[in-house]
Amino acid sequence: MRKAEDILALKGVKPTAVRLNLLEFLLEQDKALSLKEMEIGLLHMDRSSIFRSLKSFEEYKLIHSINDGTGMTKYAVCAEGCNCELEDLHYHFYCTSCEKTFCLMDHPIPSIILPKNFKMTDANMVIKGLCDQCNK
Amino acid sequence: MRKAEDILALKGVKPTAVRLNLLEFLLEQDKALSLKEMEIGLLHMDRSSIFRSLKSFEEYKLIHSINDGTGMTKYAVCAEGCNCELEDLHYHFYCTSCEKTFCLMDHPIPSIILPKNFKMTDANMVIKGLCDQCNK
DNA sequence: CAAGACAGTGCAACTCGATTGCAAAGTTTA
DNA sequence: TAAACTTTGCAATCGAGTTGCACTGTCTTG
Repeated sequence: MRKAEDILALKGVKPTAVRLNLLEFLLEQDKALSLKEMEIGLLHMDRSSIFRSLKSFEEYKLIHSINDGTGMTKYAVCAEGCNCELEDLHYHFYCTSCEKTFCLMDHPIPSIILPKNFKMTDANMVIKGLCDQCNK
Repeated sequence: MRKAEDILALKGVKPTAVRLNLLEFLLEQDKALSLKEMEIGLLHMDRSSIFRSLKSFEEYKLIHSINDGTGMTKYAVCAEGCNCELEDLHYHFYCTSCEKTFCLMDHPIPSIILPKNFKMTDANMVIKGLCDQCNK
């Protein structure tokens, strides 16, 4: 497991107490979390402090946000070596049963054919269905 | 151009004045619209009436909704023959310059390889970038 | 080390898209 | 036609996201 402190140092983000706690919490997860879930998981921490830390993390490309259609933005720590470029894009999977949102890091996005002269700079790809734990 | 009346009849939705006006308006568009844009385009019509008509339309599979990451759900009329099944899924394109959201009907989603035992039932795929009009 | 400058935090308030309660109006049914 | 049901319009509410502001902690510079 990568250490929060190292990641902050690597990305050039000042390691405050809030940021360290938040990033450590995010690193423990096996799914993407909403702001509300972080509030609940980090009881002593203020919502807007979490929110602003998330914005910083996003700006410095430590985490990426996912719009999974639930109405709540989810956040997940970027994989090692990710620079949030086009080639780092990956599918996300939202399980409609357990309501977890996962990064499908090992299943890259096939090349997408666009209409003539359209240019892709970003994408939000969410597949919905049942995850392996719920599809039984 | 398909007629609103015919579509409502085909899908078994009672053709009220609000629904006819709304569907006609949607059929004129070359992009997916937000609730707010419909309110502006249909000045005399109440927001919650539009909202509830959209919900009915979605339920009866006349239209589909798109979560393009702008924070406003967009709606577009389904193509002829669409049953909102997996095979009717398509990419959407959000142009960050003109802020239009398009259905890419002619560019089908390639088959997506999922982790073992994951089952796909739906998807929200949004590509962001510049459309042909803005990419000059 | 001290003073000022700056960044980060916590609280409360606010924004805005989405949604709902309710009564009036319209439509269908018996 | 009257009762039952559906649709509509208005106003109120909800909730995620965001921001203003004062306080605190940290850094910089003399």
